[in-house]
This record gives sequence, C-alpha cells and structure tokens, in this order.
Amino acid sequence: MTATLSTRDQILDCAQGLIQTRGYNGFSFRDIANDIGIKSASIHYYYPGKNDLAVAVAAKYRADFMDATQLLAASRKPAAEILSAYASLFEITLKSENKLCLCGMLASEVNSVDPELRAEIRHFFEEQHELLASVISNGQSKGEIDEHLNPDSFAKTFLAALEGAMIMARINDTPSDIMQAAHLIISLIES
Amino acid sequence: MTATLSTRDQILDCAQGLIQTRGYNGFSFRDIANDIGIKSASIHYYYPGKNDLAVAVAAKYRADFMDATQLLAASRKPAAEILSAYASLFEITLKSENKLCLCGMLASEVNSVDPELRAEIRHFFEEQHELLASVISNGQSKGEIDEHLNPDSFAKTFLAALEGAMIMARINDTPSDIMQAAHLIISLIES
DNA sequence: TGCTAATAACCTATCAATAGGTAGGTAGAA
DNA sequence: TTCTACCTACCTATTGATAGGTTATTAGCA
Repeated sequence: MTATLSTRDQILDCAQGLIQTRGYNGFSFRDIANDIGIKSASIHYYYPGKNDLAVAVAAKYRADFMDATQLLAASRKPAAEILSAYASLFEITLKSENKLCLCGMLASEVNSVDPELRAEIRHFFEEQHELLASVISNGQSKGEIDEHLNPDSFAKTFLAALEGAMIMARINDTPSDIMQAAHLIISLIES
Repeated sequence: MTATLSTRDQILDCAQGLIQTRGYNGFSFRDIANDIGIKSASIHYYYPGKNDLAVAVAAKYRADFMDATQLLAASRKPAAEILSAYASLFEITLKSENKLCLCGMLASEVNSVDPELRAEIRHFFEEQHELLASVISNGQSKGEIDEHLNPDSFAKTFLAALEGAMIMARINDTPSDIMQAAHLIISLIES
C-alpha cells in the first residue's frame, strides 16, 4: 500500500531527493514539477521561493534524522554498535538511492544559500554532534570506550569522516567504503 | 612582486577558485570574465566548453596537489608529522581563502559533470589514497604506527575525514576543526 | 434545503535575467 | 599576409518568479 502524499509533501520529498542527488544549484522548479506532474508555477503556491523550499526541506530532514538517530542512541546496545548503526544510515542512503546526506550537500554549497538555510544546516550538525558526543560519553562511563577520548572532538571527527566518506564512496561507486571507514574508526577507540 | 599570468592561466586560476568556493553549478563564464577583465566569449577561445575548462582545472589541481603532497611524503619525518602536515594543507586552504578541496567539491556534484571530469576527480582520490597508504606503510615499518592498521583502509578514512571536516568547518566558521580532527585520528594510530 | 461567497489548489501565459555557446569581426604581432 | 588574442553582437534554452485566470470544494446564511 502506497501512502498518498499531499502535493505539498510530494514537492518536499522530491526537492529533498534532488538536492541530495544534484545539490541546491543543480535542480530547478521544473525538475520537481515534471517529476510529480504539476506545473512549476504551482510550487510557488506552497513555497514562495527556492530558498523557502530548501529551508523546509532541511528542517524536515533534520527532524527526521534526529528521530532516527535518537532511537539508535537511546538503545542499550554498546556504544560501538550504536556508532556502527549510525554509520549504516549513511551507507544505506548511498547504496539504495545514490544520495548524499542533504546537509552535507548543502553545506558544500553554503556560499549559494541564504543565511536562514545556512542556520538550518548548522543546526543539523550541532544536533548530531551533540548526540554523538553523548553516545561516546555513555560508552566511556560503561568502560567500553577509551576514557582519554574527547567526546566532543570525536563526535565532530566521526561525523566529518562519514560525510567525506559518502562523497568519496559515491564518486568511486564503492558504497561499502562508508562502513569500512566507520569500523576502522570505531575499532580504534574501543578500550 | 606579482607574477604576470597569461590570460589562459588567469582563467584557470579564477575558475579553480570559483569551483572551490561555489562549485561547478555555482559559477558562470561571466563570473570569470568579470573577475579577470575579459568578455565571457573569449573564454571559449581557450576552453571550448565549461566541461573542458573544469577538466583542465581539475588536472592542474591534481598535479599541483600531488607535487605538494609528494614533497611531504618524501621527507624523513615521522609518519605522524607527515600526516599532520598533510592535513595542514587542507586547513590553510580553508583558513586563508575560505575554499574547499576542489575535488571534494566536484565529487559532491558528480551527477552534474561529464564522465571525463568524473574520471579526473577519481584519479585525484586514487593518487592521494595511494600516497597516504605508503606513508602509513613506511610508518609501520619504522615502528611508529600500529602494525595492525590496514594502510589502504586508513588512507581512505583519513582522506574522507579531511574532506568532510573541510565542509563542516567552513559552514561552522571553525577552520581549526580540521587539525583537531586530524590530530585526533593520528593520535589513535600511533603505536 | 438551496443559494452564495469565499477559499484552496491548481492552471496558463508570460517575464526579465542569466546560462553556455556561436559567428564573424578586428587590431596588432610575426 | 597570416595567426593570435581577443571583441561585439547575438542566439537559444533555462532560470526563478509573477499576474491573473479556472475549477472544485467548503462555509455561511436565508
């Protein structure tokens, strides 16, 4: 059974996919219109401008991603397993749809977007950074993770590695490189 | 004293800077023309099309980067220092000019570029990957690096982390995050 | 219940700006 | 006189965006 999405949500989903695939500067209102079977002018009815649309896409992506990763972080599994599952989210996105992280994509185009969108992207990284740091902290208090590791610093590094690995894995057509990178890093911090 | 560049080289340099700043889809022939004081039509005299220009830029970038990194790799310094200096190249680029790695940028836009350019980008990553792997191997034979580390796998991961860190550091206006990430990773692999 | 007014959800048609690209000219150097 | 290194002038396609319909559903009222 296929859920029937409202036009508004179809626009959002389509725009998200296009940004993850081609980037902010790489898609047009006509691309969306053709994909979902409306006219490009109709998109302005829901989203006044391209920037507004992208902001809405980013906000939804951030919320959805936060839901998914919070679920992982809240589990009682060992930190190493949580981090591995976290990385899987990235690999699956690339493997199944050849898409990058939306915010990684937008971040690389930061000089083409409005401050409002930029703030939304920063917010995404902040949230995920905080979440990952807490996974590390918990792992340390349970004795699973090297206690000398700085959770804050590691969170940034792990996230950066995943974002970079996504980009490189896509151009090399080697999606499994993402998990390879993740497991290498994880193996280095286990105590 | 400022070296006087040929128009051909000015176009190349300008295009490189624009791609590193705004990406392939984020710059136009008119941007270059305005920057260096010629007409956009004149660019076609040197480079028939946008793709040709980008291929030339990527080829030069790859060669220049290879020269710089080979110099580092050939030094007799400890592997950890070489890796640190390698990461510095990324940080300096971001810090001084707010630019990303050209190939990281182009790689994230891979779905907008011709196969020829794509091949050039892959070549860049291949070369750097190989160079980094040899730095690790040497470090291992000198007993500086954990001998259980897979040089190949680590090279990919280190490069991915730097590419991702660049993107995140730029949007967060925290260029020093690049070295922070690099040093964290390096500290984990020293034996 | 039956009519009307308003609203939502699109559409057609069009716009100015910008994109990459081309044809053909021109001035100066070799 | 030929070639290099540009230029002017232009083209077609596409961009995000706007104005002003049209249609169908819904709300309010007599």
